[in-house]
Amino acid sequence: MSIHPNITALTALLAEKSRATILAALMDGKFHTASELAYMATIKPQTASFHLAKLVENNLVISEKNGRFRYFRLANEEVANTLEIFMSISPPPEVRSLKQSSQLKRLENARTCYDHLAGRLSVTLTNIMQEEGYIEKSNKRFIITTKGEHFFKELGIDLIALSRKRRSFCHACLDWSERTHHLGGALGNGLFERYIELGWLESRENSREIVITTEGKSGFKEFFGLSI
Amino acid sequence: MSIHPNITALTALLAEKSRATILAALMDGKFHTASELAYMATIKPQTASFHLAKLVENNLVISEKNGRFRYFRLANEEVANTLEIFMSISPPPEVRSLKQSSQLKRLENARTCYDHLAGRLSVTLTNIMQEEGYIEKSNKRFIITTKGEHFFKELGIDLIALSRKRRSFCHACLDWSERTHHLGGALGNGLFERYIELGWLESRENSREIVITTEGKSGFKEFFGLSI
DNA sequence: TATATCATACGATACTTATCGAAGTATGGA
DNA sequence: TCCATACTTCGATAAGTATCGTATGATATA
Repeated sequence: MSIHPNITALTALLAEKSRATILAALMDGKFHTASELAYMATIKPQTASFHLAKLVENNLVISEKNGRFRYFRLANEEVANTLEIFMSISPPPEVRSLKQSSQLKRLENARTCYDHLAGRLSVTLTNIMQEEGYIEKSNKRFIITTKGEHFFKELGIDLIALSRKRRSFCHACLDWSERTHHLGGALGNGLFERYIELGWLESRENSREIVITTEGKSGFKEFFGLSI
Repeated sequence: MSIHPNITALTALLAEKSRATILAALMDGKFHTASELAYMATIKPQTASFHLAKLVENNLVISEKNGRFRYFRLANEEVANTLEIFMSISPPPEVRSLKQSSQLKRLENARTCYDHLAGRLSVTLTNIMQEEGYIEKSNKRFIITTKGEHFFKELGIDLIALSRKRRSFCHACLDWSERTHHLGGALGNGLFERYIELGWLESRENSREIVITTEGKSGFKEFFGLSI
């Protein structure tokens, strides 16, 4: 019997349709209630509770009690990244309806990955920031240049406050639909929340889909030179 | 129900201990017989046959009949890379014995990944080749410089013959133990076979372990300036 | 205080599947 | 021709587990 990393522990958790659906729903990095996740996976609350207990036990998910509700969230950004990697090497989903097809296109266009932006928009913005010399890629991280510090200040981002957060500051996050990297970490999160604050982007309820507003179109044009 | 890539299809295949062991054994890229794989996974031949049929059906493994033997191999290099990625994000194996511990160290030191070299030695050699300017990393591939062409020629590698092969020439392959990239593809395979041919490395039967010979030590010293 | 809602615990059930014995097929050698 | 070997197919079995009905505990609202 040969030695190999314990690959079955993690894969067994993902090999079940209901659990995979729950985890996919949690990929937005937000808290969700058990019944909400049960509805999404089209199973009864008891079954969802059963699965969630397993996910918590294996440190993929954490829970927080609030009154009679219990909120579930992915344990950390690393879990989200791991799941994105799994998705990037899995075969693409079967598209059954026209509705699904357009939904998938919008997902590829712009979506959340844990707590920051992902998809084509995120990759494009990351590329522009590299080309403009605001950030530089180094191994699996991005480094902010002096030029970049000005840029983010102008955009209304408080880099010092972000750097105080207890997490990787701006690592390169693998994008499963675009098969390349986008900006993650605290800066990725800060940028995303700023876009929302500015009204450039709007997130939809119970979906990772992100919509670019009219203000967003002119905003991205002005700051990034991006025509959408 | 939300849309997400079909993650369960692949993970379900890896979630089973016997199949995971079989796949790990096939990671050397060589052909193995069904009974050999059954022995490695400590299951009866019928059970191995059952699992191998599933793996072939899902295009992870291909088989070739030769007389009364049937040989199994990983379908292609992409499968091997995918498995390495899964291993890199899985928790490390439980070490039960001293024997296992030293075996694991040797595996981390030097092993085969499909049909080329992996582990610390491979990563070190790849780094040296980059530092010496023989190859340059570009996205997920390496590019051979003019200086590099000379080097590989001197080493006895026929680059033209290798480039004719129907596979990626020299892509960056993720190394699960070193958490960085090493040289894969046709060139990675060509280098590995040349090391064997020169007697620098020896591969062990039924294991991915690779042993560096005395000739190898002086060879790597002479050509790469590497002291082992 | 009574009631509705949310979540979990327990037990029963049905389904999946890994495993192996027995039998069958194909091949090579004596 | 007979037998040994390598592998597969089939059927039975046992183990694991996803699911849900019912019941219970906790909490908010009326």
